[in-house]
Amino acid sequence: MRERPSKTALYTVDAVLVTAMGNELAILLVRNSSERERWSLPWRTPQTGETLEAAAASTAEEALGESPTWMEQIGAFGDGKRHPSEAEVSVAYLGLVPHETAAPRASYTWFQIGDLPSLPPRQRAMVEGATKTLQSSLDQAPIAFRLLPATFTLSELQQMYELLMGKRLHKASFRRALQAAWLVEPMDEWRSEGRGRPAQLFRYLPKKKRRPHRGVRFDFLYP
Amino acid sequence: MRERPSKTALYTVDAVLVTAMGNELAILLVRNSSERERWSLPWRTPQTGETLEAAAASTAEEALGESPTWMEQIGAFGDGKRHPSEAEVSVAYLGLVPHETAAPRASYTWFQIGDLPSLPPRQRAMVEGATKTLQSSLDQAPIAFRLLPATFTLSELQQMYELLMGKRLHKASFRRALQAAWLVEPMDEWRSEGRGRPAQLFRYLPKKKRRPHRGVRFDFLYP
DNA sequence: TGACTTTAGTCACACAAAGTGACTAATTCG
DNA sequence: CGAATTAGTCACTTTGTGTGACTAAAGTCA
Repeated sequence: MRERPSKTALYTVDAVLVTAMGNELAILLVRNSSERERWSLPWRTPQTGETLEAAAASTAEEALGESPTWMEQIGAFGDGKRHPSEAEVSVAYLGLVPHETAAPRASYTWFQIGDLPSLPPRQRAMVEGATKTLQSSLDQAPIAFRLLPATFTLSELQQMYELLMGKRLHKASFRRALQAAWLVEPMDEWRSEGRGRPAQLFRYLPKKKRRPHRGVRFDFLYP
Repeated sequence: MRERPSKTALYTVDAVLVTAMGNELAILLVRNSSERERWSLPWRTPQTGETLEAAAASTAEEALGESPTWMEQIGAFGDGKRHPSEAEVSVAYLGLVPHETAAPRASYTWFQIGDLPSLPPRQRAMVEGATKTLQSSLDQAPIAFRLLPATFTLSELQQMYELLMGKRLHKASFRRALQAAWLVEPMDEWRSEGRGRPAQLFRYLPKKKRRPHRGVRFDFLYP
């Protein structure tokens, strides 16, 4: 992967793999094969005929042994910033992985997002792009659900949203909104987590609903 | 632009230039130089050292003689679908242009989005990506304002939102939301449009405001 | 065992935001 | 002049959100 191809490839596909670790998001980095103390995002130069998405999925599988529960293109990054390869352009993909099932292969490690090592400039831009995409997709796509295992308690779901939104949420409001959206289905299972009353388990199972029939929203400040 | 380079370029930059024409969005296409009855999006293969954004801006200027009022990357498109060039990957940019100042050069023409000619498959995907980006950025970025001239009436603004959202809006609600967002500033000018009371002119001038302090929104249906 | 702590889950009320129709204002047309 | 047309505002209703207090079911510890 990291050896230089004989005819220089003009683009790469890079994966920003994200999971929730402790109370923060974490990103998967791979140790540089030549300079062992340096790190970079997992990447590859796609085979001819391979789609971009397939290349990103392969990159993720090579790192984790399994596919992310969610993949989405972040965009193309060029703009002269340096990259481990000599490619002029890199296409970045965001991949989400529940932390429970995320066992990285050797030389891959999760880094909490507040504690990342120095990265090549273009990849640093990709990480920023990934967090931005994450924020803006948060209420358009089931991001939080894809970071959780298949069954979860509503408290876990709320904590995941709190992590992603970076603020505390009120339990009653959260559950009221969740009910209105018809996104989860209760299981006939409960989980007792040490103290306190056991919590019912739920799974993500969106039912058809009428799209909220709102007017305009002006949710931007500047430009 | 459309001649095949000696060493095949591996990627192109394509521009989806959008304006509001009549009661519909329109996209700028260029007549194919070899097959005169076929059309495609404006594109170019970037010079070495040129940033992606700069390449997209040049492409737009070449077509319109001026820069779009808004540019945003849509993403990278590959996936084996055919493109006028032989590039494996194309990076698409969305560009917005107020219709008043949009005078296309020769061999460029606006096509209403419901009435597009057949396009190369990859470019068709870009157009779909552009409309999707447009929808999702609508309440995150001043899309509507960038499709209007610098000064406009509130009715024009509302009509633009109605066009973009594909539904009628109630005047009072629209203005109430607009006021709350502190996005426009009234001018000391009025415009009389034939019949009826003259309308005051406004310009886009966002003032700092507190971000609406909402909780979660679950605005998605399926995955 | 029984009081206390802890977490889950719900309720009800206050308040804010959005939908809506009816109103006033200023102009053109005949 | 009055009718028609477009701009702009108001007040009322309906819906959604923030919030604290409540009940429920478990563990802990004397």
